[in-house]
Formats: sequence, structure tokens, C-alpha cells
Amino acid sequence: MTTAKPRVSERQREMLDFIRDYHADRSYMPSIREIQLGCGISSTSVVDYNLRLLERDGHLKRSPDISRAIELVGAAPPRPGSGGPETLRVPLLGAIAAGEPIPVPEAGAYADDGDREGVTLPPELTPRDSRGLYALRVKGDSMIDAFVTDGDIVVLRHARDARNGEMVAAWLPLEDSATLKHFHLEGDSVRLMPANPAMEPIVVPADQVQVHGKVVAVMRRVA
Amino acid sequence: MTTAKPRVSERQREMLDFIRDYHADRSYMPSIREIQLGCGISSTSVVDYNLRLLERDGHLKRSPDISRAIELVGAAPPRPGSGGPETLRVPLLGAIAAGEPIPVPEAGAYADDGDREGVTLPPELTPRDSRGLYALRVKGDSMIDAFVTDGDIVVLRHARDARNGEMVAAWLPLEDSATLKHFHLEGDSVRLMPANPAMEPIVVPADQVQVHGKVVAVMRRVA
DNA sequence: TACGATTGCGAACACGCGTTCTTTCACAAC
DNA sequence: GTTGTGAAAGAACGCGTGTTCGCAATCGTA
Repeated sequence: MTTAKPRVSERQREMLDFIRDYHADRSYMPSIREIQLGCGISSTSVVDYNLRLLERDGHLKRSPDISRAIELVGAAPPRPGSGGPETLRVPLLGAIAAGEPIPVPEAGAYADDGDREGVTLPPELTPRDSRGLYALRVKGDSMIDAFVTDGDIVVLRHARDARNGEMVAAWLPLEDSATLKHFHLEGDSVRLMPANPAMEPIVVPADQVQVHGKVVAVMRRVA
Repeated sequence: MTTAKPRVSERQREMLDFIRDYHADRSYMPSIREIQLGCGISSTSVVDYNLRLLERDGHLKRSPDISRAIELVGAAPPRPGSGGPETLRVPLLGAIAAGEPIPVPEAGAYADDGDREGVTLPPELTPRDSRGLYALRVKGDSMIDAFVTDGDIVVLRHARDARNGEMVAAWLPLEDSATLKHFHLEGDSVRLMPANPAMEPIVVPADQVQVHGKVVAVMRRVA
């Protein structure tokens, strides 16, 4: 394998993990006191002691008298896994925000044009029927009530109508706004139920609502 | 296109290069005085001044009052593996619900074990450093205040601590519950802010909170 | 029981290092 | 001229942080 690396104690194992995780999302190294806190150790000298042992055994390298100067030696570089099982690429047509018209997908554009901007849909989010899919980026916090917030990517299937209970992108011409809501047709009027029960539903005449698509998936990347 | 990154002066360009090179062969970051020396600048305040500008323009990120706490943002990954839209497979370790313990990822398990249950992460949701990632399925509506609802898949990076403002999976031993909240350390107590401003924050002593991971992404499939 | 080695604890100590304040200089606006 | 502003310099100031030292607890071995 690599080099001779004798037994590491449970505590040392935990410290190595902590250091690796810490360095993974900041790109600088933790201080001794942060390691102490993160691993539930009650003295900095214990951290120093074990770091000394870890360095002796070749698990890491330290530069004396320099803050946060730890180098992990056995750290495997982040290696992106091979191409997973069937992913699907759908076009990213633009943004959706309250007060702006919803971009309309080109009629029959189902071919994944590699050039155009798009997003990749993992199999976990891919519906059985993958026709007519497109994605929009959410602008603003106007759709909090659908568990959707600024920056999210929503994946829709193009549709002009909906069955009761389905989540749709609804366009209200009179109010000049667009949101994501649960669709309920009741006689001549449409009730738009927010996904969040804490918020109030909207009821409007059926001819004042335009369904543009059904929500199929939501993706969010947290900063 | 990434973000707006206005002109960088010659000196700033040199500083960025120096920092990148320095970080390349140690894995910790240079101090202000080392940057000063390495770039032939005659005062630390000038380094600080230009770092401030670079941070304003989105070239790097700094954590105040912390030694060597510089993060390069536009930085290429440590190993320039491949370039294409690669997908990443992360293990799906279980479910998270209020009142249940959070499953802990096995200590050093970063190899993608093809067998185990997992989810595929599209490149749009993949962070730069892909180490220590795992996914959990959300059970119940206990976390609607974080724009997360029943059935969602949350992707976390294993971590035991967090910086202020980050969204973490927090475990409250006394209340025997776990949720996703924004983390804020204030002296000896931790304030857990829901993402939804309509809900109340939780304030508890720092030793009564355990951070298990940081939320990196959210995926939802809408029925 | 005695004893050294291992491991852990807590408290100072002292340097590392980010921050801030005061000046200076060049250049443009009024 | 005066005023304002971006860029830089130099010197303190003070917290951040690695290091050290004395001492207790545990354990294997004789």
C-alpha cells in the first residue's frame, strides 16, 4: 500500500476525519483549538500531543510555529465518479419570477442540444415519461409557499391543463404574476393552493388562469 | 459566465497567483505577511487593502480574525481531472426526521461503493470539493422552515462545526430532535435560524447542539 | 507495591498574525 | 487654490494560536 502507518487511536481517527472535513469546505486548515472543540477534547495540549504522534507516523505534516499549518499526506484527491446511470439533460430556458411572463418552451424541442444551456437530471428525479421537459431558474422569493426559494431550479413538463392536486406553474394575467401552486378546478373557478399550509389559497375564475407547465422536480444548491 | 469580476490590478493578479501557488504545495494558506514578502509589498496594510478589494469582487473569501483564512473561489479543483459534465454518486445513508438521530457516515468511507444505495448528483449541484458527501431522505414536515419538505433528498457534507450563516443539520440531544437550520454562534450560545422568516429561531447553549453536516444541495421529485 | 511509559488535563507564556490608525502622495473634480 | 478619493506605507495594538510545563489517571510489567 502506501507507507507504514501504525495503529491510530480512536481519538486520532476522529481528529483526522475532522481535519479532512474541515479542509474540505473551507480550504484552510483548522487551528488546534478548533480541533479540540470539534472533537470534544478538553485541552489543547492533548490535541498537540496526538498531532505529534500522527506526524511521527506519517499521517500528516506540520510546520512549527505557524498557524493552521497542517498538511494531510494520505489525502486522496477528490475524484469525480464515473458517469452514473442514465442521466437526462433538459434545456434551461430562463428564469421564472413573479411579475414576469413564463418563458415558453419551443414546441417540439426535445432533443438534447448539447450546446444550449441546460441542466442534467439525475435518474432519481427523472419521471417515467421524459418528453416535454424544461427547466427554469427561480428568481426572487415569491414562491416560498411552494418550498421553492431564490436560485432554485425547477423542472417542468410542458402542459396547458392540469388535474386536481397537481403542482403547476400558474400565470395570472390580471395580477401579472406567476407562481407554483397546487391546482384545483372547482366548477368555474380555480383554487390555487400553496404547498405550505400556513399560507392562504387563491381563488380566481378559471379563465383568468393559465397553466404553463407541471412541476416535476426541484433542485437547489446551497451556498 | 461566472460572476461579475471587474478589473484586477497587476498587484492583485500577482497576489492571487502567489496565494494559489502557496496553497498548491502546502495545503494551508499564506499569512498576510507572507503574501507581503512573496509579492514584494512594503506594508501589511496594503496586502489587507487589496485582499479586501479582491473579496469584494468575488475572487476570494476571507474569515475575519482567523489566521490564514483565505479561500479562493474561482479556483480550479486540486486535481484538474476531467472537464465534462460529470455526475457524482453519493451514498444515501438513510432518513432524517425530527426526533430521530441522524445517521452518521462511516468515518473514512469516501470510496463510491457501487452497491450501496445512493443518489446521483448532477454537475449543477456538485460542489467543488466532493469529499465527505452523503445524502439523506427527509421524513415528515418538520423542516418546512428550511424550504425542505417530506420526501426531499438533502445532500450534506460531513462536518462537526459551521460558520455563521451556513445551513446545517443540527442535533439537539436534550430535545432529541434534528432539523436543518441556519447556524449562528453568539458567544456561548448557538442561535438556529429557520430559513423561513415566519418561524421563530431557537437559542441554546453551544454544548447542547451537535452539528452533523452542512447542507450542500436539495433535490425533490414532485409527484 | 513499585515504577516507568502512555495518555490526558489545565494553565500560562510568547510569538504569530489580522486589524487599525495616522501619514503621504498622486490625481481628478469643483 | 480646496476638496475628495484611490493606493500605499509604517507602526502599533491586541487577539489568535502554537508551545511548554507541571500534574493526575491508567496500564502493563516486574
